[in-house]
Amino acid sequence: MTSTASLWYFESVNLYNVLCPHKTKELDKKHEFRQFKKDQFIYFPNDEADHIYMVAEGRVKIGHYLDDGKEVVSSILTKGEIFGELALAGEDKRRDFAQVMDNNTSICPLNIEALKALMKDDKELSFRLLKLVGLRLMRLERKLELLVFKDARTRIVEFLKDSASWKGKKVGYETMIPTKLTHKDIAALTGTSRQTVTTILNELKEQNLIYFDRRKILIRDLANLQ
Amino acid sequence: MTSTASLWYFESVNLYNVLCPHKTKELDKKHEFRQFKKDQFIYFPNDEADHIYMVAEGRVKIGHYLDDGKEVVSSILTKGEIFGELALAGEDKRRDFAQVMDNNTSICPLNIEALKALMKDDKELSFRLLKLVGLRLMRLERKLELLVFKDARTRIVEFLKDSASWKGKKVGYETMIPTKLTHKDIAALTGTSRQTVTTILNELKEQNLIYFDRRKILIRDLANLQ
DNA sequence: GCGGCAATGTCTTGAACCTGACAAAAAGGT
DNA sequence: ACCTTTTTGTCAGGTTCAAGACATTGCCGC
Repeated sequence: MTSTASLWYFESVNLYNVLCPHKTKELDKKHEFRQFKKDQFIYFPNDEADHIYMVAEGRVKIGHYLDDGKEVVSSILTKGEIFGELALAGEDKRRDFAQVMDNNTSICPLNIEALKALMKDDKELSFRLLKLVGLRLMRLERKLELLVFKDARTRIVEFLKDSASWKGKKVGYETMIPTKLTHKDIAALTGTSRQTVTTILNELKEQNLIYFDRRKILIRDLANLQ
Repeated sequence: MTSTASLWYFESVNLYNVLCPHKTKELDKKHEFRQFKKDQFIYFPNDEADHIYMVAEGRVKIGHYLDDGKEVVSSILTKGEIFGELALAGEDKRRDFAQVMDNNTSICPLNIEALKALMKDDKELSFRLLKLVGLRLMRLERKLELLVFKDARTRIVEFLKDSASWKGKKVGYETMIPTKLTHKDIAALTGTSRQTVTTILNELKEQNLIYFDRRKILIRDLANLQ
């Protein structure tokens, strides 16, 4: 039972790590942060895909709607994470939406053309961007496997483990995950129903494997959670 | 009920379209085709990821094994299609396997380092490779959505439609898909069980929407299949 | 043409989990 | 502090499909 510890619910590539340090200064001039309020959309499906974005503050939900109106959430991004990077890879119109989840969310947009211009000067940048998209692809493959071939409990447990190693703070054996995600959010991320998330989380609490309230999830022993 | 006609079960990017036409000649010197027999592996998980490959003849199955030994098939590739391109995007060890499905399968390997060297000279090549990986990402997103949010019948029908538009030959209203895929193969590709595939295909045959035998699948009216 | 093996067809059973319904609790605004 | 809305908890009912078992059919090598 070897499980590779890779993350997929949360994204982890910082835009500044992708862009050359010495180029960053140059780009900083263009860094105009846009402010959003809760529930505002950054882009809709079919919008022109001409920017990639980094979250400077707050949370952003990426997803799209099925034919029947049901919302599918691909990921929920927080500070330092980037999105919309498919615009780099030839996507002309958005296929998904990006919606702000908190008030006072601050987003840094970066023009694709500007980035492409940088790529011409900077060969290394091309590799980094290729890696960025490749990393996203690998994560998606893991997500696919979990969502399709594992049962609801495993999906939720894996979600907790991913959250823990990515957002958690370790205190002794315990890992504290501060989160404002509702059970509905977790359901959307794990491809389960709201009720199932509630039930399974309470089962885990019952077994004393985790504790949670509306602000945090506490994992008793990350290594033994499964 | 608008369904975007994008393909995901089968891959569609020809390596020669990615590589500059004038570079192709240069690369041709290095084009040494490797021959494989049925069931041989091209690479295993944890192998060094130092090549990308193109199928020149025959079929190749890409997949991996779950902890419980179950085989997951990501895709089945035929002539002209490429695989292993995650090596370009920073994958150092293979996470999946590539297995040959037919005798007399011919594969053209291309060294990653050679390709990276080409990228330095050729800025456009970087964009093309970025697009290549981006396209794969978009397809995978569609696949994820279908597998997670649609029922077995829809998944199988979508599979048929994809196969038809990608591999099918149109004859009047009818579309003929020559295929050697077994119901087990289709089950693995659609994330269903072998029995379910058999049953649903027979239901579709019953409703006169398709006909099939062990060599082909015939779709009566592609536009009306759903 | 024959034997063996893989693929297909068809049932039955049961588990997983979605859905809808409703109550209780918490959060948030004014 | 009060009212409204959101979130959480719990249950019953029903659907979907995977899995196992077994018969039948078709393919392939000899």
